[in-house]
Amino acid sequence: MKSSIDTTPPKLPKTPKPPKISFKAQMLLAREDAIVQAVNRLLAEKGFDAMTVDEVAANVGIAKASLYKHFSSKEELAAAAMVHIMQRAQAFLSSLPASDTPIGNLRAAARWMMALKLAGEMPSLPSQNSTLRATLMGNKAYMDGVMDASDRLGAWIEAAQQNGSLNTTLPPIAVLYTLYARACDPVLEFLRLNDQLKDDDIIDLVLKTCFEGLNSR
Amino acid sequence: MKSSIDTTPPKLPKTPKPPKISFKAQMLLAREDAIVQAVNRLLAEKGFDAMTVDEVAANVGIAKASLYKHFSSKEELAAAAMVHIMQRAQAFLSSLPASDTPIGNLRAAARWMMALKLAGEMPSLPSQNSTLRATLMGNKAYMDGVMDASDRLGAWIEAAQQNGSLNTTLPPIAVLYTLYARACDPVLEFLRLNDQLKDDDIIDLVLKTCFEGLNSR
DNA sequence: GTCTATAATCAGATAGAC
DNA sequence: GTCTATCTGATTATAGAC
Repeated sequence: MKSSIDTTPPKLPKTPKPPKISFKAQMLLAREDAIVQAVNRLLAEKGFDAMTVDEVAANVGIAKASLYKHFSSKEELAAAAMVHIMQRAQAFLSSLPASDTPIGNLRAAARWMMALKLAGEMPSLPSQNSTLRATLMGNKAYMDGVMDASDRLGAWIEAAQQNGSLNTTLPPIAVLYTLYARACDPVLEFLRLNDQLKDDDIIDLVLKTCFEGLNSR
Repeated sequence: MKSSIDTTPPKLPKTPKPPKISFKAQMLLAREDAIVQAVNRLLAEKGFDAMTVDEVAANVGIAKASLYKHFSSKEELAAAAMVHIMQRAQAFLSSLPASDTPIGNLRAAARWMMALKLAGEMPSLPSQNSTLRATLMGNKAYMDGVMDASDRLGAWIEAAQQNGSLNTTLPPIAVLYTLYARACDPVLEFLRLNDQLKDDDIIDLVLKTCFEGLNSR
């Protein structure tokens, strides 16, 4: 079963490793970043089911087979996009000034998610697809990102409840889920379609509804 | 093309038309109702994209080709399920006692939608699918149902704002969309997965979050 | 690693006998 | 109207040359 052709690369004299490999790796990462950006946009536009791998390849400008050299399945493509958005989330949360109040940080986080959604940069995945869920659960980078974000938000939630700014009768986990749900709130699109509100006004409106409630105060 | 066997029913003396035709029509409607129920359940379980026409046929217990004698496309199947759920919604809204307050009726409507979702009886459709949207928009029964429900809810929203129980700084359309969004709120499923809350407690929690807001009062 | 070409599968829809 | 069998097209994934 051994090939008769020697595929061993010729031993080169002495250029140890860092520069050349780093350059090639950078090219690779740049291309993969382009792929992830295309996937992210398509996931935001059409969702996972409607997005096709052909579309992704066409958007990136490479052949479909080349995509599969970088990512082994459509699910892996989606997972890469989710890892990317979680990294952006972590960066944003880190950028929030420690001087702000816990409730202020929570509002800022919700606002950030909604702005991303309205900007068409928030990937949306079906929560029922089991093979997709399995891929995500098995992706350490993604799970770490979720954990990290949840820890930060969870700390603010507890602090906000302790200083009396957040409703103390709500379990922290319910508050956390309610905030996460702003990333896929259909009210955002509906308001954009039916009203002639500007995006910032839509966000203000939904943010007010979320934090102040429908009831009169 | 005429069959050699006479399948014409023997002319009976004098029973003009209603009973026999009505019987056949009733059989037809009964079968179509079975189809709609299967579609409704599958749409609630897996969503439109993941639901296959083969599954629907298998659930009903008929051949796929027979399905297409009743409904001309997968989109029409989904539309029939939506018409059905809108009829249930109209029936529920009509059943609300006129003695209750407007805000009480709005809360009851939100509660009803969430209960249906947790019971696996609320069909969920992708809001981006354009051909599906076109089918729904072209379905008079569905559109009439949406209009009717929106009119009823809209009247309560206005009344609740006038009597000071509902936040008057929110546009009525935003309130309406916020209520509708409870029918597909992912927080419901998430709470069911992570907490060991009973369904009724989950509904109370989300209802409180929706009407009272995250902020402390 | 990138490409073209193709395999393999699956799902929506239809043909035609009964 | 219901069935079996099939068509058609779309989509995920891969083979193999360069």
